[in-house]
Amino acid sequence: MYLKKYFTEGLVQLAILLSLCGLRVDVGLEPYLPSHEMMLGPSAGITQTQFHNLWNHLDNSHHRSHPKNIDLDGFASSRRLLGWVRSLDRLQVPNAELETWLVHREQGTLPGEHHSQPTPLERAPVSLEGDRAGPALQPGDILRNQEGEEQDEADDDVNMESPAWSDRSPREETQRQVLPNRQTYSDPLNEEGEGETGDGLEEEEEEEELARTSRSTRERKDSAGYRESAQNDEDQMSLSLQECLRLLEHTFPFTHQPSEEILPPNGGAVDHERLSAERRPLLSPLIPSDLELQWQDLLAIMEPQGLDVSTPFPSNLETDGFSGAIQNPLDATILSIYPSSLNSHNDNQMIYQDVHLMEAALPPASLTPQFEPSGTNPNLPMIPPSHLLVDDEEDGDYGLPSPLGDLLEDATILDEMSLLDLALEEGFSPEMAARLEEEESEEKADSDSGLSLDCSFSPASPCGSESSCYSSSSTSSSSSGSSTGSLYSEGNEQKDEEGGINLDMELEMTIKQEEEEGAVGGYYTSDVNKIVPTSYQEEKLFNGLPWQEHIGHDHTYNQAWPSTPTATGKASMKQSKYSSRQRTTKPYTRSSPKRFAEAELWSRDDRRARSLKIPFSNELIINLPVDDYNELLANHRLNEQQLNLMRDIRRRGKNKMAAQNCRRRKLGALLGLEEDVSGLRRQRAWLRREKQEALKSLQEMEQRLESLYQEVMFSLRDEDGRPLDATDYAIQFGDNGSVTVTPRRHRTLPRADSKAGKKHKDKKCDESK
DNA sequence: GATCCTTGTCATCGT
DNA sequence: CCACGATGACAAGGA
Repeated sequence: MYLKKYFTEGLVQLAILLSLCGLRVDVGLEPYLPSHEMMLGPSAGITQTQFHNLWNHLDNSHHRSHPKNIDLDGFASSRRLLGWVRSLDRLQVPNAELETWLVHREQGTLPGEHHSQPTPLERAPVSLEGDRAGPALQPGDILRNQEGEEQDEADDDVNMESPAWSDRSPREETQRQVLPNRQTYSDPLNEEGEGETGDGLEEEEEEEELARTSRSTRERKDSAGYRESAQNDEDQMSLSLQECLRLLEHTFPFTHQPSEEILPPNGGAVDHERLSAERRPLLSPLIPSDLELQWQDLLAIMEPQGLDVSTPFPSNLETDGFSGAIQNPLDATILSIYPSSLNSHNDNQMIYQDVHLMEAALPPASLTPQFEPSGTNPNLPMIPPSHLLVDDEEDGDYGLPSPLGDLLEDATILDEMSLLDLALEEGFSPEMAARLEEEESEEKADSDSGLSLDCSFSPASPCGSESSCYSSSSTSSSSSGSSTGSLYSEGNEQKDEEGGINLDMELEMTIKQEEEEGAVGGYYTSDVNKIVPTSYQEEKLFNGLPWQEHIGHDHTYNQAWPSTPTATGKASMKQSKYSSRQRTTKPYTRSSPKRFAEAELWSRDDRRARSLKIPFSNELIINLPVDDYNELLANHRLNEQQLNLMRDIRRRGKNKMAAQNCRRRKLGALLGLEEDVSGLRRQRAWLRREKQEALKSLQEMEQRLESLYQEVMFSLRDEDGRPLDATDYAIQFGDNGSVTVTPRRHRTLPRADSKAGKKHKDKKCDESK
C-alpha cells in the first residue's frame, strides 16, 4: 500500500511537471470520471443512502464497496494534488493548463482512492523524499488504479471495507490515526521552508481536527439520514463552513502564490484571498499535507452524507451560471451543502471566480442548468441522463455504477422490496410479477453495476441469493403459475396426484399453449390467498427468517433455474456451463412469449408446485430448517397433494444439492488422487534415478575392486620369487579378517585357451566369491 | 446415431 | 423412527 501510495504521488508529481512543461497529461482515467455524478442532485445520494441503510438492515455483508465513497476519497487526493501544485508555486505555471490537468487528475483518482488514505505522517516524508523517485517505483500501481477499484477492493480489505452506507465507518479510526500523527508529520513540512506556517497553526488546526472529529463522529452516527437531521446539519454547517472556506482559501493556487500574474484576468479573487489571508494569518497557504488532512477531515465530516455529497453539487452550482465550473467536487460539495451560508459569506466571490477558471476545462455539454438553492434537490428525475448514460456504460466495465444506474437499481430494489412486502401482505399479484420481471430484465440489461450483482445475482451472497430467489420464485410462481392455474390446475389437481408424467405433459402442453396465446393469468394470487391465510406477520417471517442463514451456503440449487432471469446471475452462469448452454441453446426473444419459454425451462417441481398452487417458493421449501418448515406446514392449511409435493420438492431439492456436493467432492477427491498419482510417479522416477545411481556406483566399486585385486595379485610372489598368476591363485578373506592366498582348485585344463578367456573365467569366479 | 458430459432423481445406507 | 446427508446408479438432455 505504501509503495502504491508513493508511486501514485510520484506519478502525480510527474504529471504536474509534465503539465508545467505544457504537455497534456492524461492518465487515461477518463472512464472513471465522475462528472456525471456532479450532475445528479443530492436526492440521488439520499435515495442511495436510504436504500443502503435499508439494505444494511437486510444484509450487512454486502456492498462492501461502493463507488461513491471512493469518489469522496478522490476529493482528498485532489486536495493533495492541489497542495502539491501549490508547492510548485515558484514555477511559472500556465494556470489553465494546470487546472485542466487537475480536473483530469482528480476525477481519475477517484476510483483508486481509499478511505484509509495514508496518514499525513506517512505521507509527508514521502512527499519530500519520494518526489523524484516516486514515479519509477511501482508502475503496476498506476495500472491498478486504471484498472478500476475492484482490484483495490479485492486487494486491501482494510481500505475498502468501509462502504459509505455501512453503519460502521472506518474513517473514524482513520481520523483517530490522523490526529496523533499530525504533529509529527507537519513538522518536516514546516521545516521544508514554505515558511509561512505559524507555530500556532498546528495547535489550532489540531483543535479544529478534534472538533471536526467529534462532529463527524456525531454526524456519522446519524448515518445516512441527513434529511431527518436537518437541524444538526445546519449546526454543522455553521461550524464547518468556516473550515471549508478556509480550506478553499488554501486550495486556490493563485491565492498565495507569487505567480499571480500568470493567472487569468479573473484572478481578481486574489484580492479577496489576500484579504482573507490577512484576516487569518495563522493559516499556512502552502501545506499540502495539512490541507489534505483538512480536506480529509472535512470529507470525513461529510461522509455520513457521503453518498449524497457526491451528487448534490451539480444542481446547486450549475444553476448559477457557472455550471460545471466546479474546480473540484469538494468545492461543489461545500457549495451544495452550505449554499445559503456560502452566499452570505465574504469568500464566496472568491469561490465563484475561481470556479470560472474551470469553465474552459469542463465541456459545456456537461453543464446542466439545474440549480436548487434550497440545497436539497428533489428534482432528481429532471436530470438529463444523456451524458450520464455514457458514463454509465464506461463505468460499467469497472463495476462503478453510474448514479443513474444506482438510482435505477435503488429504485428497482426498493420497489422490489416494497413489492415483496406487498406480496407478502396481500399475496402474489401478476402485476407485481410483471413489474419484477421487467425490473429484473432492466437490471440484467443494466448489468454490471455491482449493486445489482451483489444483491440479487450472486448466488454466494447470503442475502442476495435467497432473497432474490425467493422473490424470483414468487415472481415466477405468480406469473406463470397463475396462467397455469388458470388453465389447468382446477381440473388437473386430481390427476396430478396420480402421476407426475401426466402432469408434466399437461403442464408443458399448457405452457406451450399459453405461449401461443400469450395470456397472463391472474388466478394464482387469489388462490394463494385462499390457501394461505396470509397474516402479514407470518409471511413477513420469511424475509427475516433464520433460514436465511442457510441460504448463503454454497448450494447450487439456483442453477436449476437457468431460465429465470431473476435467480440466475453471472456467477451462476460461470458456475454452470450447463446452464449457459441451456440458455444459449434455447434462445428466446425478449418479447412477451419469453416468460413462457422460460416457464418451459422451469423445473418440474416448480411447475408442479405452481400447478398445485403451493404458495411457497421451492427455495423456501428446500432451505427452511425442519422446525421452520414444520411450522410453515402447520400454519398453512395444505391439502395432501400439496404436502406430498412439498415433501418431494424438499427431498429432491436437498438431494440435488447433496448430489452436487457429492460430485464436487468426488471431483475434488479425483483431483487429489491425480495429484497423488503424479506425486507418486515423481517419487518413483526419483527412486529409479536413485537406483540407477546406486547401480552405477556399485559397478564402479566392483571395477575398483577388480583392479585392486589384480594389483594385489601382481604384487604377490611365490616361494621362488615369481609373481603369482591370478588365474592360479585366489585371495581368500577369512571371517576373522585374515587374508590368505590359495591356489585355485578348479583349474581349467586346456591351458591353450587365451588369457583373456581365462581371465574372464577367473573374474567370474572372483565375482562369485 | 453414437458417445460423452452434465444434471436431476431415486434408492439405499449410515449417522 | 425420522430427518438428513452421502453416494451409487440410472435417465434425460445437450454438445
